[in-house]
Amino acid sequence: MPRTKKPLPRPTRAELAILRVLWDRGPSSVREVHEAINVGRETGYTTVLKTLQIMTAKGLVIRDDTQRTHVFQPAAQRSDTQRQLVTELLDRAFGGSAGQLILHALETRRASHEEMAEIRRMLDRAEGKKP
Amino acid sequence: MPRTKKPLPRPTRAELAILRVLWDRGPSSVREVHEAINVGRETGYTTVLKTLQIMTAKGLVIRDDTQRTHVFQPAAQRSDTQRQLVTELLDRAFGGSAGQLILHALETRRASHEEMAEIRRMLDRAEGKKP
DNA sequence: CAGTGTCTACGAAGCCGTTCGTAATGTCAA
DNA sequence: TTGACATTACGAACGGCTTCGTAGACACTG
Repeated sequence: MPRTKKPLPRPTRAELAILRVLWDRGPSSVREVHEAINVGRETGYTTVLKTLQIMTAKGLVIRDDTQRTHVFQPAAQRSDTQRQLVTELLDRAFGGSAGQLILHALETRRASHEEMAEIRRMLDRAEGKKP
Repeated sequence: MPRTKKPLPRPTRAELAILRVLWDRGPSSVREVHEAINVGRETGYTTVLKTLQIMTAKGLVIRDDTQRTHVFQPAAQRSDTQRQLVTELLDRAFGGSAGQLILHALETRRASHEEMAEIRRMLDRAEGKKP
């Protein structure tokens, strides 16, 4: 047994912002993350560094420190983290019912045509199969 | 001008739990909220009281203190708060695109038939109108 | 009135997240 | 080697959230 399943903690706001950079850019140094984040934000370099150190301790990111400049990458896939966050919001604010959440999301923002088609397919699968 | 628009702050975890009780039960005393929350939880009476006092200061709830036992009610509708939370999650984790969030929600939880029908209607409205 | 119970008010502690200043370490060029 | 620069490590401060203990105000009963 090389590894017991340990669920990753829910990333905080600042941590999620960093994860999004890593998901978009791929493995990155502190400097690269810092520059990517400071488009519109205003955060110090050591703040990003410190947060990445904390995230490493939490297991949210994986650090390659074989070179002097460490390189970080996400420990979880974007979609898994998204699922985690959706599940949490569902429980905390929607009593676990997905329908209301989806309606609000559709109301608020537009989805792409491909996404809408995909949503219809999922609705068909969930509803149409056994009427 | 009796009142300038001041957007309510996003409720925290404990605050949201209390709001859900108030939305479900209607105007309630501290004791009623406390009893409703302590199904499965274990929170002290004064903890609930203190949180409600803070929520009053924030404007999240409205307090009727004409009687000795104060009565609290939500300042915002459930649906407005839900929309606020969905919007926030959309921006923080989904780059503002509703489609991915909806797909995750559909994957994770089942929606009711009425809700699914409503979702289809919204998809029709959003997609069919301008092909 | 005295006692008992309920309620609100207040302060403080503990934890977590965020931020940053400073120190220590490593790198490279002149 | 020395100096300049980049990078990591560490500690501390600050604020927000959550929790609760204690005190004070009020009400009712006998």
